Amino acid sequence: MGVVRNTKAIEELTSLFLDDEKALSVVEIVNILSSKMNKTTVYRALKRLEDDEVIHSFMDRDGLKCYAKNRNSNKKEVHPHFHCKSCGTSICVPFEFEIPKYQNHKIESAQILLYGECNKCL
Amino acid sequence: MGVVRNTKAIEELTSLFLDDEKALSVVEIVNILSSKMNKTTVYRALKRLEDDEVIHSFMDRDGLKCYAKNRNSNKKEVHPHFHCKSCGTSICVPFEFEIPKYQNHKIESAQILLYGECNKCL
DNA sequence: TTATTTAATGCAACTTAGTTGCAATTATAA
DNA sequence: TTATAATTGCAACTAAGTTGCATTAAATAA
Repeated sequence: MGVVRNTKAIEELTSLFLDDEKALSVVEIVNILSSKMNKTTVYRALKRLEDDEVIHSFMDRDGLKCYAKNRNSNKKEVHPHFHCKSCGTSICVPFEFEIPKYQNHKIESAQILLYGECNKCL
Repeated sequence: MGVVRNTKAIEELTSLFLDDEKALSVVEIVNILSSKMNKTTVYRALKRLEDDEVIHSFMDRDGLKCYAKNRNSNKKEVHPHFHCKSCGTSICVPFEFEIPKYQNHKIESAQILLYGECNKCL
């Protein structure tokens, strides 16, 4: 069960995810909202928004959880994320990959993380 | 600079990576070797082995660092890792994927993480 | 509108992966 | 064997993320 009540925390958080491409790390989000709410609230509200598939998450190369807005996407497909080693920012890459199959494994989701240097840093 | 001296820690660690497929999380490795060496030594020796490309690492879905043996692979290609949500173990999947290109981004490495249930757990 | 219910929040304390500084140890080359 | 610098152990630390609980505030019923 995700969002049940329309609270100030949910409003503030959804307003951070207007851009289709830009991902935000939890650390960034907690900092941006530090004067407005507690970090525990941030973590819990992000979880609710993810449960409702308003946003999705992935781990960047440093093991830091990042969130970005969901597009209306096929569940059998995934888009990669790009993590810039120079500026540290991550983005959703607008490619669609089909989730591969593997022997008798049940694959429920897949993440593709690209790592390098973004156009701005180059 | 990676491994310079052939120490007991390096020996113990390399002996854990005999299998081509099985990945071990840092937590598992630290536990396995807890009676033989300090966790700081484990972290530092793993880093050296990775620098020397004896092993490679990836983040599992929980943001836990995992290591596995390197095969002789083309640097332009990557293999996915599969993380089982039931037993928590991760493996290297013997598929080769070509690292995609993206606009004017410099992509240096890529990670593909598959998540689901492994053959043993199903 | 007011009362009731329970989801959501704040806070403090906690857990755990991973790091750092430094003194002690040990592999290697001379 | 000795000198050196890489490696290790230890303790203390950092930081992401979690938990329990009392309090607050949405949503619904009265």
